[in-house]
Amino acid sequence: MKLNTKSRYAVMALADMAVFSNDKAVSLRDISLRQGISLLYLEQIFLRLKKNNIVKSVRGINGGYILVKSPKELKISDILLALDQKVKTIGCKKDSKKSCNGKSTKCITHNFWDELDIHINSFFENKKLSDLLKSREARI
Amino acid sequence: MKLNTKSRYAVMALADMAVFSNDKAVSLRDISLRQGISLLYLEQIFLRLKKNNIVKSVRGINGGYILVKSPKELKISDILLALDQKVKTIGCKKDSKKSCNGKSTKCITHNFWDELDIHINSFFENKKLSDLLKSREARI
DNA sequence: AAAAACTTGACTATTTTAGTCGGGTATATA
DNA sequence: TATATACCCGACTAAAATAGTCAAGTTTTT
Ligand code: FES
Ligand code: FES
Repeated sequence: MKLNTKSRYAVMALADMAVFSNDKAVSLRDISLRQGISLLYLEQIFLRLKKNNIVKSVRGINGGYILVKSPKELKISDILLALDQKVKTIGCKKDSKKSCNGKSTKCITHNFWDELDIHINSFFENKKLSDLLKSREARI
Repeated sequence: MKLNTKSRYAVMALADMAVFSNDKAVSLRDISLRQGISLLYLEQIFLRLKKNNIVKSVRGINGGYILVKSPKELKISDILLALDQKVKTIGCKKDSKKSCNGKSTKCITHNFWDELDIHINSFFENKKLSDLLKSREARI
């Protein structure tokens, strides 16, 4: 049970931006070098972050990406949402009339997974990008 | 981000046992019919539950499986552990000297994923099999 | 003896994941 | 205005994980 690398790298890259941008655009090349993430992969990730209005882009020389919100305001859940990384530990389709095993009623465990989803999502809802940086500073 | 079906079915099957066993062994065939899970698949799952001492088996006619602990004492985390379904949202190897991207220091996000793991695991640690049944009863 | 039910390892099709490739377009600066 | 830098975007693929099956047993009760 883990998040996919796209989501993990997205969080990592945005944290990198929060640390190293000095109100300037941060290029993917720099992020790639600092964080050791493939440039081509980052491009794919930032495409989606842009579409979901997490970052905006500046083209051309000295271009790069800029955080739309400040790290203090950017929720981790927003980032995951941008990458379709839904937390859905439940087995059945949420809207479907059918349960996870094809029956018409919800299975014994349904409510339990539902609670788990809420538990995890509230963690992501309550964490801001800036929270990641704090513990970083504490370690230095 | 979801658990694999083995884990989900394991929880479901054990909850089924808790409901339908009357201090008798419950056969996989019955669980299969009630919960709509493939019998062959259940066999594979119960093999591991048995190895990890979650259930014990009774062979022969009228045989089946019996919960080793009472539902009140059986933690969900025990079940997941039996199926190797570790919650490890972190990218790097826990013991390894290297970070998730091959550097020698932990990446910016490491502590964050660590917190998340703790958050999720404590949920599973604190939930007992009997807790699943409660909400079931409430619905009836 | 026969049937019910557990035992076990191997095997496979499908899906998901992680990541690459190729060919763009925009813009700052020399 | 040439050119290098950096974003843009769809398509593609290799590898890994997953879900589930199969075959060939053994044990125990009736
Ligand atoms: S998880 Fe929703 S019906 Fe089983
Ligand atoms: S998650 Fe551990 S070093 Fe990145």
